[in-house]
Amino acid sequence: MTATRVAGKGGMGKRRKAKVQAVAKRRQGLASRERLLDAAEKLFALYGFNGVSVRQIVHAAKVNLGAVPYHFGTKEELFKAVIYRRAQPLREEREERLKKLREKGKKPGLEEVLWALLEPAFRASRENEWFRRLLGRASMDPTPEVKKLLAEIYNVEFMVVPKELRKVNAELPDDVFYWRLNCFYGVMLFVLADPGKIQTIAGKEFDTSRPEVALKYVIPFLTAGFRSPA
Amino acid sequence: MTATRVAGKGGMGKRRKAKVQAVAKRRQGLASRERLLDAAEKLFALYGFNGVSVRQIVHAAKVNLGAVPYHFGTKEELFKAVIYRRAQPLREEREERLKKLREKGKKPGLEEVLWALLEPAFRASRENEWFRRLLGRASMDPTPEVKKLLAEIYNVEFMVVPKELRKVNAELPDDVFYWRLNCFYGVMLFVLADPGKIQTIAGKEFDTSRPEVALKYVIPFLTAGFRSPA
DNA sequence: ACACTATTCATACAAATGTATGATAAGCGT
DNA sequence: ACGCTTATCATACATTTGTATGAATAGTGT
Repeated sequence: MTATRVAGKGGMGKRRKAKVQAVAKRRQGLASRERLLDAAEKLFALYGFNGVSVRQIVHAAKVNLGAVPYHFGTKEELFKAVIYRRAQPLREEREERLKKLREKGKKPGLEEVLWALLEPAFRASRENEWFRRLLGRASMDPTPEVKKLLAEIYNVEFMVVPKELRKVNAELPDDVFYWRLNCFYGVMLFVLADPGKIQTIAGKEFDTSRPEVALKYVIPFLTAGFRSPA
Repeated sequence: MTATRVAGKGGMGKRRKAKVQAVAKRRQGLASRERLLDAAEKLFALYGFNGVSVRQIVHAAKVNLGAVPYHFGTKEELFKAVIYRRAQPLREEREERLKKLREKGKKPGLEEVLWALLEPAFRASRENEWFRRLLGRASMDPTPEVKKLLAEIYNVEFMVVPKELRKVNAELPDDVFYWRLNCFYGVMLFVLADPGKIQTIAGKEFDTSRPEVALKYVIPFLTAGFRSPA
């Protein structure tokens, strides 16, 4: 295969794995690809997977329409690429924090674990605020494709979350724990999905720029929830 | 105007208001309209506003394509109709519960208020389980049309929620209260949107058929969250 | 400078979309 | 039984959708 563009139907993903990654940096090319990812990230976050057309994305990215089939094959693959670009670094950071926590000697408490789990996601992507919103949104997207993809991602990247939380809630019976975990996800995703929502709800200004602020309020709420008598 | 079908562009909504409502019952007609609402309710709940086409809806409803322009004018109006059909009875039930609570004499507590606010929504629509999922989903839908509509609905139908919760959290400073209210919404909508999610999260079977069960777990979590030291 | 690959572009296309419409049928009051 | 409104139907239409492709350009190793 000369393998210039995405082959047939599902042949994507192999091509360029080695090549492009190796070469990516010394080229000034691939600007389209990167710009596409950025634009798609933002638009998907704002309007959802089905709420944006490929044409809107290429327009925002100032890139040709053909760039999408070329670089990603399908809209769905583009979406995946958007998520995966950030998901891995996110997991790494989360795990590093957990490691640090364990190294501190005594067994970490619920509050510390919550902090370690949430902070990276809340601060996700220094470069770009849109990813955290996308993550929240996508997690509640009812579309089957999106659900499937997200399940995939959660299995790979987020398995540590329930595992670590279980450790610091060892005394809870299974059913109680999982219901509280469910509540935890609800809070996390809601705040991730729309950091500005609180302003709408409250009808006044809030500092939503710094993620630590949100965590300052959210973590005590969650801690108390987990700690409440069964 | 002979006013048989939706006029021009935005003339809908007036026609039939008096007429149809008065006649609706003694006719066996309007079956299409009702079936459309049911099918749309379910499909919107499952796949979101942008995730379903009008054709999918009319097919599920076993109704002609033209019935949508005829009865509702646009897809968006259909969506509104789906929501409004249930939203009002929902509010009424919520308010009745609150009234009963106040009549009991002593000032109602946080837990009782939570119960009164949540139970109607969790049990929303005896006839049809889909509405509660739709309500949850729609509340997180990023699409501007849906957001606008939901804001509208919340202002009319849900204003009582923050008001009542504020009463039983009078001691909290504004910022703390609103952040906790935010968390509350997150939990509520998440559980409403996908009652079966907990099974995915836990990886095992849960009883998700009876809303009281969910509330048994969720309300203590929320109560503790609101009650946690600021 | 040359061969070659990687990328970008303008354009095409079939499928799906929301909406509109004229013809037809059904239901009601009289 | 008739007239009139309400409802249903088959069908049409202009857009928008995702994806594909061949030609043109830019970049790289030699």
